[in-house]
Amino acid sequence: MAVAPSHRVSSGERLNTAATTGPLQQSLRKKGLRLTRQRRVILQVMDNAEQHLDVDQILERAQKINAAVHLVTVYRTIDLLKKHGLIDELDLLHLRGDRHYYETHGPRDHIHVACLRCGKVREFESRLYEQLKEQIARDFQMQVTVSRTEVGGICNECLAGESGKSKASV
Amino acid sequence: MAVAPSHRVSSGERLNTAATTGPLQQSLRKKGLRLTRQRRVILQVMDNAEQHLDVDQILERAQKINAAVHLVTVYRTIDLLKKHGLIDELDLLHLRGDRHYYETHGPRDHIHVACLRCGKVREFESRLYEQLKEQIARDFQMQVTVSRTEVGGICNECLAGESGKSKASV
DNA sequence: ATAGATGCAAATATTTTGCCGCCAG
DNA sequence: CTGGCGGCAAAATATTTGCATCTAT
Repeated sequence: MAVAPSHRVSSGERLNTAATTGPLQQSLRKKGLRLTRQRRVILQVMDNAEQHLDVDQILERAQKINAAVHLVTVYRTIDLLKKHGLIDELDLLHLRGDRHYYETHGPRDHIHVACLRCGKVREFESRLYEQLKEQIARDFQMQVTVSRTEVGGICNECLAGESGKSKASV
Repeated sequence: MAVAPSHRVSSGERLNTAATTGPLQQSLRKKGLRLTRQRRVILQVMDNAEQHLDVDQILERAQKINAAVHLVTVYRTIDLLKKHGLIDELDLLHLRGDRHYYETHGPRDHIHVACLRCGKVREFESRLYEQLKEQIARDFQMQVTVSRTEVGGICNECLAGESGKSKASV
């Protein structure tokens, strides 16, 4: 079943203070990493994001909270979070250029399912996926620490829309 | 004298002619696409590749067959093949920069399993993976036309190598 | 003959780095 | 106080595009 990105609460009006709470901030603190003003803002953005964001979107949202956040800092913070396994990086099959997308690493991995026509991206969780990763871990005797699965096709709305079949070029 | 890329077809002196056979060439011909000298060379490289190649590797191998192949043409041909679903594009979790890797699209999808430490990449096929894609197709009522699964961890050799446990960053 | 392909240079897009002043701990 | 962090500009990497020329069909 398709899982909606339900989680990730958007806290009310904390637009200028960058709350000191939030899962990501707590994780950073626990790891003894420095919590600067900019990082707090970026973490807040990530925590509140209802879906994957690209670097420019992160920057844009961060600057709405505090204009003194620089693109380079977004990159560096993203890197930090990636290194510590706190966020996941996606390509979404390069639907729109070669940029990357980021989202907080939740408790369960999910698959991203993208429509190659309209670009809509949905998330999908499955026990099969967990089993698959276990199988890989067993067969290769390796700890699987990151995994990314992206699937593309033409979604049912788009299929309906084109009724009279035409050559569906990518 | 350019040394042929070892493996498979080592047809003696065909270094300048680029054989007219090969699955990819036949596919292009069947689709009515123009088969230029450069395309033939690039298709030959892809057909003979024993593993995924990045754009520079494709160029390098192509130029050994026929020096008159330009990087831009590699990009354009790759694009063409991608559009027609004849090759797959990988990121390999961005182990080394943000470049892309390409391989001919075989009959069965496979998963790429990469060691984040040593960079070795292995392939993995599984019925579970096929089932997973079927599940997605069913649940979302969509035709899945492309899929990419990349998994990372520390391989057993690397784990053995570091015996005295250290903090495995990244 | 002619639509489409290639080469070359230059433009884009995306991400990283060097250096220095600044701030969190 | 001090070492890591952020800002800025510039570099590096990766890919795309405009245009004139060439070529496969």
